[in-house]
Amino acid sequence: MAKGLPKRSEDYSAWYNELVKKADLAENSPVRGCMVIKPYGFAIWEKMQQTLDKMFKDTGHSNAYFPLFIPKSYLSREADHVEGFAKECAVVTHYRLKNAEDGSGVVVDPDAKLEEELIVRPTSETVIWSTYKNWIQSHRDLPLLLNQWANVVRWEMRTRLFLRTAEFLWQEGHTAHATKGEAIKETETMLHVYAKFAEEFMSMPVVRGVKTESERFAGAEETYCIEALMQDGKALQAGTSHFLGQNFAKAFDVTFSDKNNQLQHVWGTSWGVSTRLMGALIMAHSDDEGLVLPPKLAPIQVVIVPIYKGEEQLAKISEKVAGIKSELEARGISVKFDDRDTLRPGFKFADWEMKGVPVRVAIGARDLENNTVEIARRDTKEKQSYSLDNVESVIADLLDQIQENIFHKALMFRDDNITKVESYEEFKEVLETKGGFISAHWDGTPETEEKIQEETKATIRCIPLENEEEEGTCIYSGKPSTQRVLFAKAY
RNA sequence: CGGGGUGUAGCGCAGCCCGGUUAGCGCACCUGGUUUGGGACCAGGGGGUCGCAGGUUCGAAUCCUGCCACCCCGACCA
Repeated sequence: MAKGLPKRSEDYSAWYNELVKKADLAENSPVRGCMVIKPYGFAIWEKMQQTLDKMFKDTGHSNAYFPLFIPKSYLSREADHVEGFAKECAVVTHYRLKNAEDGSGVVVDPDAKLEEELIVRPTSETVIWSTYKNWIQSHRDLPLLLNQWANVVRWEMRTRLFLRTAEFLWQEGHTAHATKGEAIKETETMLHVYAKFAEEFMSMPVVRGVKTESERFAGAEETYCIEALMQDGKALQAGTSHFLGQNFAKAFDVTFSDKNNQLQHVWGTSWGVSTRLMGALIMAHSDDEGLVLPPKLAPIQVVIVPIYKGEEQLAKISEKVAGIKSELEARGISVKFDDRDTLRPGFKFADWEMKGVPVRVAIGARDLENNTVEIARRDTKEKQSYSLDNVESVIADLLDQIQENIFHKALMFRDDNITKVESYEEFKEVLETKGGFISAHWDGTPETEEKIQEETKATIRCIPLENEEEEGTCIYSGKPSTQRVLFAKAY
């Protein structure tokens, strides 16, 4: 089972990989680039799903499901879109296998070749817009606000558990609107839903911003994003919300009659977050002892470890624990009583720490005598004895404190790692020594952005929404600039 | 697709340079016992076509040739 982790500060990448495995979240599958999400990891994802799903419904959306396969021709309808995705698509060419004549196993039946190849969806804009064409005729059909929970496949060359896998789970919202303004408003609304989720539930501060032209989603007019900072100083794009303009409506001929009986193309948006959020969650809070989960997303919020000698003591402790457990559960707190009798307490402590359970309660014979329990919090690793009398409210408060504390800690770290620079020299220096976000003036051209990326590997993560106008000169070209943008090395 | 590396038990590795009995270690696993307030200990046990194919040799995990797979670093990306 779980045993030591590499030091986070020494080899971040090794630390991350080991943590994912030892916290029992996921592992590599036999298929290259794909991932097996294990029950504990999936339980965290399910908490994320439930929370997000409710937020989507609260903002007027419904769920639906569209097919996994996309006819190849659909993908070529929107020029920018195909440009952006074609290179990394998995393609289905046949529909049948047969036994090899030499008995060596099964082979693809050459007679079963598809007339038109099918693409395994890398994203669903094309199937969905071709369906929307049939669903939308009138302004009365709008807005159409749908979301789907699905898997998608992008044949990435290099993969990392949760952060980049060939197949990943996500949610993709696709909406159609009568006006440009309404579509932009939707794009912004969903960006703020994501930001709220990241900050309130994941305890992970994010910068809300828009992408530059070169980082924009293929086929979008504007890409809004939330960007988070990981503990190694690299940025992670945690969610995107795209204003699609009328691009897909035009490509798929989706029109409606407006109130004046004028035929118009509809305005679209799409937005998504993926299992990559799991990677973000891990890298935002975890330490050398393992995962640190925000209480609101922890599948197990409280674990109770009995410390006993013999059956009799265990029976007494179990009785006491049953009371505590049911009272906590009545408050909506999820509790695990770890009474596995083949493992020692020390092992269990380490194991649950690795898994990031926010609060641990230890109760032994000594506690029964004194009417106490020992409570340990995962975020600070502080341990303290409490009277059993009001233990439920102590724990409930503690969970709130932990949620708040890890957000605060991550926020301090993030803010300490946004550095303003005035020159390219300073830019490179900060990038090398400190990392994090670098706030700098940029002349607004893709050429400069590309040069900087080539020379330093840093990209423009976003132009923050709350940016102040500020006269300055581009750190690279020296041309005039009106605002700062955020650069960083990114995942 | 370029550059580097690794394939030996479920996992992590040693052995290979310099060929030689039944291929070894740690973890995990099984059995029994003692333990249990921070990752237990003792004893016993099971598990391997040494990545694949060919070659050299009396003899190959070890030497040679070819192939395959995977990992890391780049280009691509949520």
